[in-house]
Amino acid sequence: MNDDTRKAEGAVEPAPRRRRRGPSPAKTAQTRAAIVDAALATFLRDGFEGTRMIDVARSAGVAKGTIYLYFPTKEALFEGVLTDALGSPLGAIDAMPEEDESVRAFLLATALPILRDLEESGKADLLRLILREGGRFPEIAAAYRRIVLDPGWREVAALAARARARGELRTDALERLPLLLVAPAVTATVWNGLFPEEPLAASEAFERFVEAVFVE
Amino acid sequence: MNDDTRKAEGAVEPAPRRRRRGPSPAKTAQTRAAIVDAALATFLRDGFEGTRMIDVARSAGVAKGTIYLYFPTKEALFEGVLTDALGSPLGAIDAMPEEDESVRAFLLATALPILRDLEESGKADLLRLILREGGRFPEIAAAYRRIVLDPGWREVAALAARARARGELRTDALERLPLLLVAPAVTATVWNGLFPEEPLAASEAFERFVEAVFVE
Amino acid sequence: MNDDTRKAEGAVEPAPRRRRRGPSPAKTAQTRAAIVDAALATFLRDGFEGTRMIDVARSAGVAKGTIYLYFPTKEALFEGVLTDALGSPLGAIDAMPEEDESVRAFLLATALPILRDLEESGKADLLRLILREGGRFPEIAAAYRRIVLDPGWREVAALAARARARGELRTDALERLPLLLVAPAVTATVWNGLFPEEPLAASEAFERFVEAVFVE
Amino acid sequence: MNDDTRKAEGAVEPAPRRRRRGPSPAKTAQTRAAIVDAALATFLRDGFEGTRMIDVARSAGVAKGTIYLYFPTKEALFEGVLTDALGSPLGAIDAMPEEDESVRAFLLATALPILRDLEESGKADLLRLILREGGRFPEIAAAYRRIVLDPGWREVAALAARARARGELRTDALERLPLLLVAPAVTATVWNGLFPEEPLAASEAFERFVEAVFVE
DNA sequence: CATGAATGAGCTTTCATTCAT
DNA sequence: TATGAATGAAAGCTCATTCAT
Repeated sequence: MNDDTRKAEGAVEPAPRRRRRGPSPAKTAQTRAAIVDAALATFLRDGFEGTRMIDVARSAGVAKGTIYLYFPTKEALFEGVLTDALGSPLGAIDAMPEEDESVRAFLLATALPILRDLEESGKADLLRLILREGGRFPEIAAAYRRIVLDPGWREVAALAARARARGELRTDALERLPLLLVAPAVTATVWNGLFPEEPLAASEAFERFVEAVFVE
Repeated sequence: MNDDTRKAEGAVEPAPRRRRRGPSPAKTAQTRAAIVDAALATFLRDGFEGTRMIDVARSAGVAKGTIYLYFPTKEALFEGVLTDALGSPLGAIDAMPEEDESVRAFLLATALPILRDLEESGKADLLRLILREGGRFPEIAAAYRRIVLDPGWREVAALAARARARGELRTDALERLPLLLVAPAVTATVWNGLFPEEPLAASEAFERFVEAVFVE
Repeated sequence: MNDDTRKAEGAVEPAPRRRRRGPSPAKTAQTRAAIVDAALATFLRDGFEGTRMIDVARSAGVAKGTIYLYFPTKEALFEGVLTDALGSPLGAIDAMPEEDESVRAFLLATALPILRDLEESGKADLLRLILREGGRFPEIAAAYRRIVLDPGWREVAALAARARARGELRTDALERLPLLLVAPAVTATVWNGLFPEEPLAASEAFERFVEAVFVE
Repeated sequence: MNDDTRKAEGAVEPAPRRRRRGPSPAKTAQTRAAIVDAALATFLRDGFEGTRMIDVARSAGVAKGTIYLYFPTKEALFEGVLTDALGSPLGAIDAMPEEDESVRAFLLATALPILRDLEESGKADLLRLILREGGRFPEIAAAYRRIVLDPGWREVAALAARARARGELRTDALERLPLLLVAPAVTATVWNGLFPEEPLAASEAFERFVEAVFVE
């Protein structure tokens, strides 16, 4: 609805294209970054409804009105910040197993470190926020799907096909429903949102699942 | 879906213990039930923040103030109503397989019908609501766990042990992490909250999972 | 946009149709009246933009939110209050001259008292407010026209025809453009809005105009 | 419509009194003129409250802050611009009728073209704006009176005296209340502000009025 | 018990004005 | 002189909660 990237490209002052009066682009990018950071943290902590613009402003060290110079509404702030935060396909499983490596071993070697870091890295919070508010923000749900889920599905499907060809899998379940592979980690993450006192390691859930499904 | 007769003990006026002035206990129970039903439906549809007391009141056919005679705050209404609505362990898997029945066959026979009915019955909405708001309402999360999850876990663990003994399972994953069994259905339900345009059948996710994990 | 007359009909408690709980209709009508009165006075004094809801509330002795129980927006309040305030055709010139009375004498006898009272009665303020804001509130302009202007036009046209028949007027100007008859008083009222220090009597402007146009 | 060269004295750089650094006086005058023009158009279109400084700035092609180098506040901008825009006495009736010309003929010949052009020329908008906001800006009302009204009054009074001497007028109404002569056109202009769908020609109102009052 | 008018803190958003550059 | 990012005091409106009837 607004171009939130007005002049943030390059954020680190690549070389001012034209001389201007007034505040430098670097200053602007800094402000924008402060707002985005503060907003992300606040939304992650308090959810959409629970977040008040004044909190974001204070946390970013700017005045209330300043936020509206970068995002026209609270909704736009939410969508802009979250869409930005999506980043890369769940941690970039863009590799493929070696020729003679079992898919099972590859999965454990590749995915476990990412999943172990899930809560620490804040990605778990992001996931939970999207699950909570995604229904009311189709744009965000769609972006999440486009950026994170769909690439992940393709990856999983390819691995699953390879695994079945190698005799590691007995059914085509994972090929037809790649979501199954992430279900354990997702569910563990959801669990952690409900019962933070007794956290469940997403990595462990994933590991047990792989062990149960993939023949060694 | 919920028993609204908590304190009416029989709901149809079994025998007024003492004569009183004013509305009969039955009338009271009726009013309470109307509020609880209306509140549940509204919370399920609009979420906690999205629900306004006046909507509940109108939908229940009572005045705003009346709600406060039964629940002191909106939070209390939410907790009371949701806790009531929890009902039974995910659909009552209180049976056990026949002596010679495979656990796999039993699971499919028992759970699939329930899962097929998940969206229709409204249980999917309930699950999503609890996942969304559970973090801010520990009471509800705890009740859900006590009433639905923990019994389910025990059930699953027992079945898993039996399955492993029968050679249907190769690992003890499900015994140690019973959550794995419901992860596919939970994740599918979460998915349906995000992408209602392209719904995923929880039953199918469960079925594929069982086929992939349980040796026939 | 809302029915602002929800239960104000009868404002003086004609006989409560049905017994109700809660506040009496009389109380309600009283509150509504207080709001309407306060709003009218404030709008008259400060104009639409210059009026703050909190001022109306304080002046009416109610809380801010109370106004919104009766009018959904500031616009609706303005329109509702002003439309209500319009009342009758500029003071009800619903009589006609005696058979042998000159139109000129009739006009002076009938209209002058009303015009002399124009500033005192507050009608001048109302006129000025409508002239100021009418452009942005077509509803109000239209209502003013329907209730005040058009009836007045018809009256004037009839009188002008009679006057011309009697030889009091030399042209059909007033019949074709009845607005001409009120132009002096309107312009004087506008003047008074601009230069309150040197007020001009609308009645005098009218009188001079009649003397100049009507042959004795 | 306004002379934007108030302090540029010649606008095209007549001879810089002293050498200065930075922009030339001509540049300054140009900037000022752009602001004044943009502000006038915007005020005319949106009224005082409806006009935002950013709109004026954008329309003038300058930055918001630049306006404040020329006018300390929005009020000052309004007053400055409007006072500038007043220009000349209602269109310059600075002539007098020929010796043997009737005042009536002179008025129609002189004023009608101006009045026919009233809406097109934007003078009608200016009049309406001053009528609307004049109450809150005494300076503007006073300036309008000084520049436009009072000269007009004197003119009208002189013409009216001449007309009465020639037997064209039967009363001294116009001499004592020159405002009467403009009342039809003013009222028609006000009408056009309220009911733009059914415009009334100020020229026609004036013409009818003259015909009705001036003996041929 | 039930009502619903009344309350007012709290929220988002706007925009005239300032000032570092 | 000129810029435009930043400010923050309002302002309109909402809605959980209260309480006189």
